[in-house]
Amino acid sequence: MLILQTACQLFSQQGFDAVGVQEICETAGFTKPTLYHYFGSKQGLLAAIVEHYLTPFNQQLNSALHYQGDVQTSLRNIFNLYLDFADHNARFFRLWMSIRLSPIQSTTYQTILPYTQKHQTDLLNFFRNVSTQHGNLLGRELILATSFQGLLFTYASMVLQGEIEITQPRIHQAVHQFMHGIFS
Amino acid sequence: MLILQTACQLFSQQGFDAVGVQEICETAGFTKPTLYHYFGSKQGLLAAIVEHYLTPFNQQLNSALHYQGDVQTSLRNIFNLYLDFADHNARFFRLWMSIRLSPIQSTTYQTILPYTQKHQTDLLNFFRNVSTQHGNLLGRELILATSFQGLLFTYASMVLQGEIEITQPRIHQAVHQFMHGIFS
DNA sequence: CACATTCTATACCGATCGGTATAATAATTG
DNA sequence: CAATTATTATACCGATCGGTATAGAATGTG
Repeated sequence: MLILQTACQLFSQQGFDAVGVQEICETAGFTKPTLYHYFGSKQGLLAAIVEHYLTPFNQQLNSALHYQGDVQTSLRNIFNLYLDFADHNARFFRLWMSIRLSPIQSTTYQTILPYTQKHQTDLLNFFRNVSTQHGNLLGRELILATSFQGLLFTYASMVLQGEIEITQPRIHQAVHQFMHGIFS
Repeated sequence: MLILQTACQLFSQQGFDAVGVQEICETAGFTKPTLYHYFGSKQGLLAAIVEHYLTPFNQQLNSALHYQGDVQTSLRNIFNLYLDFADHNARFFRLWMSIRLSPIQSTTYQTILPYTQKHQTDLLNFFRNVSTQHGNLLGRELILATSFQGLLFTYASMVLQGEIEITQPRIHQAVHQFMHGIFS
């Protein structure tokens, strides 16, 4: 939908609060009642954007996180999925990154909270599964999930800024480095 | 100064745009002309906050980044400095994190830009110095600086959420893991 | 005391914010 | 064709936004 793309672009460029509803409508060639007919509120518009991009992504991630004995392969799959998603949905990913560490009380943060929570939970469960077969990881599941997620966003941010290319050797190296920290 | 702390707290809780100048003044017990007498604008207030916290921190960081042959010691010093700073200035650090990945065009991002740029530059120069003595790092200085910075913020975020404690073994482990990725 | 300067409060400004009442139009349905 | 429903535009709403003109109070200085 055109209006979703337009709003996503403006939000990612200027920030959610800095973009007026008026500006979105003018840019997309609509008027305000149209927007409010479909989305109900400015928050609803953001929610629709997030839902549109993050629901399919979370599903893909969910299947990639299915642990089947080979940690390294799973982590590489997640890495690929993440960087490809950031690369192909650059505008939305920038918006996501800008909201992800917003104040907890802010309305934007509350909007994306359910999605990021599922995200974090899935990753945590993955490392819990891994730790059942690698006992030396016990008790470190949370820190592993969090730091791996941080690594993903760091690399995705570099991809978005054109500082690195997505290559398998690079992903292999990043995962290998992380793995060493796990099992040592 | 009371007004700086008050504004810092409100900004970190609700976000810069969501807090009105009125609200800051009422909370701190001042009126608007007082605020505008000292800081000139809402932006100026944010700039004063950032300057107040980040200037001394950047100086500390600068001395910790002085490379003297032992990479691991330097990285551990930086790690300690970072986590202590986040721990002792939790409110400001939350504000900083929320702005750090904001849209480039947003005024808040532009305000902190000079500080974070110096930050990134110092870290990059450090790894450049290191690479003169460890040739296998050549060409990877940027990715090392960025991913190490990401690691710092990830751990600082966990400290702020009370998920981990700042202990020397933990810092040692984090640095050691990163180091392995460097030299392998 | 007189005077100059710094600081602070009352009251107000235009602009813009998110959101809506009303009604005309377009599209569906009988 | 008639009638109902879904969609869109004009014009407007109260509230709040960041910022300020004016003047009174406080403070320091000769």
